[in-house]
Amino acid sequence: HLIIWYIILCFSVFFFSVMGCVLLFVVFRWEEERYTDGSKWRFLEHKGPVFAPPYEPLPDKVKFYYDGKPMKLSAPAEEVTTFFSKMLDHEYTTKDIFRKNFFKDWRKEMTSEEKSKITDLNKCNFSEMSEYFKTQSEARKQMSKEEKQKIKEENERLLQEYGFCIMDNHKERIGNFRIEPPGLFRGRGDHPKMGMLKRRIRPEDIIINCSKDSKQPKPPPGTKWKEVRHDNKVTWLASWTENIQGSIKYIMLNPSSRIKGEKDWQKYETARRLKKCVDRIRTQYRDDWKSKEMRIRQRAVALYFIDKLALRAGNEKEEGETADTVGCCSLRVEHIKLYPKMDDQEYVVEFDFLGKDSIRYYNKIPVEKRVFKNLQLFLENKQPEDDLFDRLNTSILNKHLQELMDGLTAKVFRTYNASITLQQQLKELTCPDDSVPAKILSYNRANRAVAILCNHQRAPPKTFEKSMQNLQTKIDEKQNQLSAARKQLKAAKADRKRKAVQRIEEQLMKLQVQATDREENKQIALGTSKLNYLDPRISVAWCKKFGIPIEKIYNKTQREKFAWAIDMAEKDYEF
DNA sequence: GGACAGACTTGGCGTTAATCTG
DNA sequence: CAGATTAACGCCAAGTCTGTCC
Repeated sequence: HLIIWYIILCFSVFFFSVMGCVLLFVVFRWEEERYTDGSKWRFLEHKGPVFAPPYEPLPDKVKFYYDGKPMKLSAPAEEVTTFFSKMLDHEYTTKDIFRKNFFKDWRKEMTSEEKSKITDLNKCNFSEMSEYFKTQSEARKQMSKEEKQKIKEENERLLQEYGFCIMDNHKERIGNFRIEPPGLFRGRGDHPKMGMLKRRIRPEDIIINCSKDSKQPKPPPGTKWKEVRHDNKVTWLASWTENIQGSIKYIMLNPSSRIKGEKDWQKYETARRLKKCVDRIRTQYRDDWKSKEMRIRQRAVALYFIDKLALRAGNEKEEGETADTVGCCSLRVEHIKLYPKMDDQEYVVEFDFLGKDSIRYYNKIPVEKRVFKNLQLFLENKQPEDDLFDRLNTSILNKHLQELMDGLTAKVFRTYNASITLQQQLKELTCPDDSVPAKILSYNRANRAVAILCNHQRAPPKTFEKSMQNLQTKIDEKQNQLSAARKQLKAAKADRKRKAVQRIEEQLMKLQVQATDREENKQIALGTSKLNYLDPRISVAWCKKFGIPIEKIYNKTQREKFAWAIDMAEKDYEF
C-alpha cells in the first residue's frame, strides 16, 4: 500500500509540476508584458540568411543559337538566358513589354563583343536550353527514393541551422531565411516592369540586425555584410534593397512567433473596439453626406464604401512603376457607373476596377439616394481618368479615422466586417443536430461569405472539372452500393445489415457535402480571409461549442499561427 | 501637406509533400 | 506500392500605414 501511495504521490507531484509549467508557459507566452518604450526585443541572435546557390554553367552540348548559328556566351550573359528559357512556355514571354525589358537587362550582362553581335531578340533561339531544363526537371521527378531522401535531409539540416533564432527567451521559427534567387521579374497583371532582371543578392547587400550581446552571424568566407546593426525598434533579422522597385525586403519571423502572434491578437482587439463604436461612426458619416464641404462629403462616401463593401484604402501609386490598380480613395471616374433605375432597383452603382494583384472587382449595388446624388456631384465636369474623390486620399481619411477611434485606420473595417460576418453567419448556418461534415460545410459557407465580401477570388483550378467528375463517380458508386445494401436489409432484416446501410448513408452524405462545398468554392479563395481577417477565437469557440475537432478547421501551420487563440478562447467567446 | 523611406500585412499561385486509390 | 489526386507550403509580389524631412 505504501508503495502504491508513494507512486501516486510521485505521479501527482510530477503531474502538477508539469501542469504548472504549462500554465506558466501559457501566461508567459501570451500575457508576457509588452515593452512600453516601442522596443520589440532585448535579445536577438540568429545565423543570417541562406544564399541562393551559385550559377552552374550549362554543359557545352546545350547550345544557344543566334541567327541560326551556335554561340557560346559568357557566364553572366548565359545565366540570364537560362531564366528566359525556363519561362518559354508562358504566354507572357511573348508580350512586348516583357521581351523589351528582358532584352534591355540581358544586354547589360553581356560582354561588349556579345553586345555588338546580339541586337535582336527575335533572332535568339533558346529551344535547346529550354529542352535541357525540361529534361532536368523530368529527371528530378524520376529520382530514386534514396536520392530524394538525401535532399530532404539536407533541407532539414539547413532548416535546423538557419531556420530558427533566439528572440528574448524563445527559440522562434524564421519565416523566410532563404534569400530570393535571381530571375526575371514577372509581377501581377499588366506590369510595366515585367521581364526585368532581378539581380542576385550577395552578402555585401545584406544588413544584419541582431542584439549587441548575441553571437553575430558570419558572412560566407571571403565576404562581408553591408552592415550589422542593433535596432530593437524593429522586428526584422536581415534586409536588402531589391532592384526592381527599389524597395526593401526583410527576413522576419514565422507567424507562429510571439512577436507576430501578439500583433495579430492586437489587430483583432482593435477591430473589436471598432465594434463598440461602429454605430456612432456610421451615424456620423451618414450625417456628413449632407455636409456643405465637398471634402467632407467625399470622405463620408468613401468611408461608406469601405465599410459596406470592404474596399481597401487605396493609396496613390507612382504611375508607370506598377500595374494600374486602385482601391477606394484612388477610384477614378471610369471605375463606376450610375444607374438611377436598374430593373426593380433604384440608385444602383456599378463598380468595375482592378484591385490589389490586378484582381477584378465587379459589383452592382443599390445605395441610398444621398450617396447617389453625391456621386453624381463628384462626377460633374470630370474625365474618365480623373479621380472620383479628388479632395481625398488615404492619409486624410486615416487622420479622420484616428480622431474617431484610437488606432482606427481604413483596413480595420475590413477586419471588423470580415470577423463580424463570420460570427453572424456561423450563428445563422450551424444546426446543432447536423453531422460533423454538415457542420463543416456550414463553417466553410460562413467563411465563403467573408471571402466574397473581401473579393478573394481565384482562378478555377486547372483540374477542377476532372476532380468534380471523379467525385460524382464516387457518389454514383456509393448510391449503387446503398441501394444494394438496402435490398439486403429488406431480405435479411439483420441488425448487422441495418448498421451497414446506416454507414453507407453516412459515407454518401459526406461525399455529397464535399461535392457541394467544392462546387461552391470554384472561384473563391478561403485562405486569405481565414489567415488574415477572421478572428481565430470565433472559430475556436465555434469548434468548442459544437464539438468539432480544431484539426477539421485549421491545419498544422494554422494551428501554430493561432496557438494564442486556441489557448485563449472558450466556447462562449464573442467577437 | 507632399514626397519618400521604411516596416509590416495581405495576396494569389505554382511547387512540393502528404494522402489516397487501384 | 506506384501513380494520381489533393492539401499544404513557400514564393515573392503588392498592398497599408507610419514617420521623417523639407
